[in-house]
Amino acid sequence: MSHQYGDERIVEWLNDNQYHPRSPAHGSASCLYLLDDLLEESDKFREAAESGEIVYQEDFTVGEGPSKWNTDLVVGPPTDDVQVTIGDDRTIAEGTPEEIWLAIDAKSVMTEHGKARRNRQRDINSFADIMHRHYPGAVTGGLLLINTAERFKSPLRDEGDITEHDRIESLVEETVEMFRDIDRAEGDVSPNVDGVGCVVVDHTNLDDGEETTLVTDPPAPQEDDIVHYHRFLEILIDTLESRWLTGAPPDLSELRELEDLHTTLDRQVVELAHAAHILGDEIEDGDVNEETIERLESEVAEIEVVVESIESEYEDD
DNA sequence: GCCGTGATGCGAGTAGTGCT
DNA sequence: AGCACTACTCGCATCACGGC
Repeated sequence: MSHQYGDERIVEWLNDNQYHPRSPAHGSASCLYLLDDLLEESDKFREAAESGEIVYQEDFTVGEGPSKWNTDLVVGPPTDDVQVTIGDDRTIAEGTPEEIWLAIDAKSVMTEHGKARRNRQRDINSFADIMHRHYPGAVTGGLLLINTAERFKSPLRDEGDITEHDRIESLVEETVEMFRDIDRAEGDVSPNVDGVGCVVVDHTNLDDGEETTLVTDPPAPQEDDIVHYHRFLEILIDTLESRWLTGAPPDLSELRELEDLHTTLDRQVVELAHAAHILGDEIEDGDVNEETIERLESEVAEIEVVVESIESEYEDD
């Protein structure tokens, strides 16, 4: 039995379901399909999931107040021990993550592409920004569903009011380009998004027997395009594996022998930023814990060790 | 100056969901 | 069951521009 990827599965979903802009159903479906793809494609991810080292949660809230953000899917180490049920169709447990290793936001541009795409682009950027402010090391991904059908029936418009998409080819081409041009983190710990995937579909939302199809010819992204679904998947996996799924946390006393100082530095920056963030929250609430200060102090000490190691590694003598 | 076309930003609006 | 609340766009009002 060969694995069916998320881009094909969301098309099947659209064939079986009406698209409704006010419903989170399509976004939730695409995120779970992506999760299945990660479990299929990455051995390290699957092993971490099977051993209960990581869990997933849908519709996860980050932050508080007016700037809070709901993320469609997050993955990270759980707050409590979990049991992965064998024989489940998904070998990762659902639970509350304590830290966020991966965050995905699913968005769609089904009609009125001209303005919708700007709003979605803004959404992706601020999603990555807010996410990184709270969880600096989180690997972030935006999954875009883009419609290329010439006619589209919006459930929000009056009956019989079918939207005609004039010059849809160039609209979709420009839309894909906009998401291709969003600044990427490129493997670094950064406020930018790590990956953006564009799935182009032909979906009229009409009950006319017309089948919804996955578009693979241009203007849909081609295999070597960074916004192509498979490349998007690859970027997420590479970044996740090198940042989080590296086995045991580095032993600082053995640091000189570590091959990848860059990975260690990144990881330590993440730990430090996270400790600083927690302390920041506590200051905000006027309830600062001794332990939080101690944790920040020890993270500062650890990053000093990392920097010293890098220094001794590279100084000429 | 008027009309048509295209771009833009704001907030209204309803399916879904959680809570009582 | 019914109420309150939020999510996620999408429609509309408005603006900018250019041809006639």
